[in-house]
Amino acid sequence: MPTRRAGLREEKKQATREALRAAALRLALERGPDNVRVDDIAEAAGVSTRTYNNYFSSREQAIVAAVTAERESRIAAVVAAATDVRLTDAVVGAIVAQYTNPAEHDRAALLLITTRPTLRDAFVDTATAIERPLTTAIAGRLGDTDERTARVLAACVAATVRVALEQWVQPTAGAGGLVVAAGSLPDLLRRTLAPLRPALDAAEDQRHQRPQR
Amino acid sequence: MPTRRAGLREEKKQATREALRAAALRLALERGPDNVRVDDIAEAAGVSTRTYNNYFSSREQAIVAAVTAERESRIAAVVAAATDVRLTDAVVGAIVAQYTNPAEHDRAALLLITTRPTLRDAFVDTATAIERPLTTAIAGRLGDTDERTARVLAACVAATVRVALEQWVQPTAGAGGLVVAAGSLPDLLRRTLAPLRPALDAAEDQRHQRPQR
DNA sequence: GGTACAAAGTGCGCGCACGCAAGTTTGCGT
DNA sequence: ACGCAAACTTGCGTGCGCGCACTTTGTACC
Repeated sequence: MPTRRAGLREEKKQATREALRAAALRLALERGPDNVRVDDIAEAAGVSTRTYNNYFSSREQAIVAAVTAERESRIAAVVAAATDVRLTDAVVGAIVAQYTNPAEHDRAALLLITTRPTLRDAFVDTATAIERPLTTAIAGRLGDTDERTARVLAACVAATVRVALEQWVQPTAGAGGLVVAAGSLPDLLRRTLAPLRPALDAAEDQRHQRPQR
Repeated sequence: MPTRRAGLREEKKQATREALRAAALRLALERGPDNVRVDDIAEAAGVSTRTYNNYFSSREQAIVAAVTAERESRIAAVVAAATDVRLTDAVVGAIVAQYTNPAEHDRAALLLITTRPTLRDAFVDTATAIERPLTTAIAGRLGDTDERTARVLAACVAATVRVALEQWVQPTAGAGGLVVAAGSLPDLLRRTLAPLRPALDAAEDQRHQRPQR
């Protein structure tokens, strides 16, 4: 039978993952991201190159992960827990909260990421990671009657967050119109997520119309 | 001044692109996708390997492109043209129409794609390609007053289509519940897009409330 | 016609992602 | 305490994506 709960195993895994994250970011900051070979990261973390690739499927991913951390699962947890407010507000609130950096780990890291195009892309792509955990969280609130709806809404939220992040990291010397000053990320997230609210509300209301399947 | 309209140039470009698509698919069908090297595709299309990589950034992309073709831009065109129906219906209709394969180019190709995991992923990812053209189409209908809303909606539509395609290509021996028989893709698309309708409707209605900025 | 410039094609070289088949560690059953 | 199976790591080999510098091809302007 496959081992279900393994303590030390999982612990070690997270340790090396963390070590890799940290090493990647540190080296990238020290020498600039173009002067960091994958071998260096692996070596700094004390594992083989091959093992490194078992954890991250690209160099950028490792660097960005140091800043992203476990943001996704925390968002999902908050959404699942905040049953006292509407689904819409729970989702928006959770996302805004998690992307509001109280004492941003490393402003230098953010600067680095937003500068280099490939890192920007990797950073923006992290938004898609919230899709899976968010699906289960939303499904729980909707009562699992319609798994598909939950998946769709989660995917849309993830896509929207991605749009917001894209806009946030842009230098954007816009063409004709006045370029909106970047402003704070929380505000941007709220405004970007706004068009999605009707869909979330509708899904939640429908759930009440037919509580049991 | 940079040349704006170039005839022969663009023509040749599309020709080689098409040649690469065709070669990729043909070879993949003949020998199985694992026995096709990028060099083979390039050679069959009569260009260098490097040029091949100027058109497609992965082997899978080239193979899948043969079936996907220019689906995205056609969707956008239909959405922009169908001003006599509501935005929601225009979008859903256009997508369903373009994904309804009247005489599917190659059933063998589809079989191949849905079989191999890496090809499945590449196929599913093509859905994201509709985002950009769809953004401009929706923005045109909403009156460009809110570019951001258009981007968000387009991103959500793309994400939702991706979810639908994911579900469609799954063998899905589900765990507990009864496994939904795959059914026809058009139906699946309609049902998957359904939860998104409120958001599209709301955006369109708001446009009427404040025609000018 | 010729000329000057941008855009597409090409060869080279370098890391990098990942499949595979070992070797090593962890944890469970008895 | 012992052994075994699953999980994790590692080295090797291969193909691939792409930056760079250079050549070729199409286009515009004279």
